[in-house]
Amino acid sequence: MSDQNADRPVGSRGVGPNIVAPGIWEPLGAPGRVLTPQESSRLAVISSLARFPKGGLLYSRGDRADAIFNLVGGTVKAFKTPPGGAYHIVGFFFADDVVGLAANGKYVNSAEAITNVTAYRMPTMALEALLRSDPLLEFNAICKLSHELDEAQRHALLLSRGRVLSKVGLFLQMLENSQATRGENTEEIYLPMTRSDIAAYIGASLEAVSRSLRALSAREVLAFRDRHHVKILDHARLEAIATEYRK
Amino acid sequence: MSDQNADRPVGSRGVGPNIVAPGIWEPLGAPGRVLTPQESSRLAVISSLARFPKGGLLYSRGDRADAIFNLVGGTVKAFKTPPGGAYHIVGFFFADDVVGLAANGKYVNSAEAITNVTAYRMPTMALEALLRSDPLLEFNAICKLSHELDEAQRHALLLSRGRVLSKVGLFLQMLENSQATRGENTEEIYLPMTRSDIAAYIGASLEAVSRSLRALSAREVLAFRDRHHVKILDHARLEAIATEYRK
DNA sequence: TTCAGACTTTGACCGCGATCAAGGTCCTGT
DNA sequence: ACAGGACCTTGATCGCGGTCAAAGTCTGAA
Repeated sequence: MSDQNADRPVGSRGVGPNIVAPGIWEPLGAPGRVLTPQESSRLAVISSLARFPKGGLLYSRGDRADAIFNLVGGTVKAFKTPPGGAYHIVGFFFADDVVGLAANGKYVNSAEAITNVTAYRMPTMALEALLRSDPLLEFNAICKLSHELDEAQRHALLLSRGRVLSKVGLFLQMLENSQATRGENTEEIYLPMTRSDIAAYIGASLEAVSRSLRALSAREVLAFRDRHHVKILDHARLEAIATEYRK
Repeated sequence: MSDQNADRPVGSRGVGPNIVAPGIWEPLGAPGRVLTPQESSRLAVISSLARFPKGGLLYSRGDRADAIFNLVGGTVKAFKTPPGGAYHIVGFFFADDVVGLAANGKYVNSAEAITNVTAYRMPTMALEALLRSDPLLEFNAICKLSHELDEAQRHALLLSRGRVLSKVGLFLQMLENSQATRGENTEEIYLPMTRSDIAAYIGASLEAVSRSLRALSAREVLAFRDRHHVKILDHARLEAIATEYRK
């Protein structure tokens, strides 16, 4: 599966002394920088389990940011609705991802459950206090944020792509990657979001997304089991499609 | 390029996601959260002044990230060159911005001086050590990073816009904003970057950028003094253009 | 000052994908 | 099981903007 995007350091498995991957408390991907059980439990102590039904809002943009959420199960989309009526999805989040980042004490975007969701909710006050008292924990948070930032830039790259077909290809690779780093089976890719959501994420119309998906299916690069489950038949071809950027 | 005034406004904003890390000198996201002179001096102690000529590279993607840079004067662009030959600019940075984001110990993008640049260079090793020993400093870094993330999402929003005209309008507003928060005069907007750079940032062709700029000029929304200096004549109209997103 | 190279502007062409529209499929609640 | 709504597919049309091309302008070095 190749790195979908050469901007990602090749051989990430590596030794870098830095940065972690998803989830503050259970950094998958980053051998070395792991929280001690003690630290994890300190986090657990200020957390409470919360459930959201499909379609439920975790928080809205502009609200006082009084908690952040560590997803346990389900899928969440974070979005913005700029003036003018546009609707833009800034990210999809899965188990072990953390959502609810804020600036100036307010959430900078809104988050909605795409499927039923369970998550640990931790009050920012308690979290802040905890962070201040634990430099290592704080450092992990910084690593996590850097990673997010890198991710955001990758998203921007996706948006700047030319053809919709490329974007869709890249998107699928991202999902596959995401599943892989979460340790899930990548035989089949799970698409909990609607075509419309995908469109709002990659910057295209839902019709164009639909057409692209079907085109890939017709060319036998993909095979759909149903609307929300795809198998990648030809990784090489998908890679080629995703990286050709001509408009 | 200028003079740096000794006392700076709270809050410096770059256009685009500011890469990295510890934005230290002035934590923007948190009004009131300012470093003590003592802390500033501790940072100063590990810094050294560096100069880069126009066109010079501060660092390249993939290099071992052994320092981050706090800009004093001049303009820097951070970019990625994904496979396929595309070229995408991730952000523009000005005085007081910090560049040099890394993941896994390597820079995730490259940075080039658009004008002559002077910057404080801080070795990451020393910085890390400092952060670990100073929770407040670390906390400030987190605030800064959150803000950067927000900024990155705003960039993504810009890229997802429909019309090129809107993107250009939005870009100009961002620049104006950036100048304003930096405490500079906003009578006139300074565009140190080339049309081609703007295009690579907003996701369009340089010709389209050129045309949009001229169109705005023709409609008397803008007035160019020369290629790199514009005045916004009609803010309301620019706003309207920037927020209309139909494609 | 002059010249070369880099940057910008302008023009013409045309294809991709947004939009509008309509029909089909899935899924949820009753 | 059924109905209604949400979601998806497919078709047709059309304009924005990417691409190619060429001329104009600015800048820096000699």
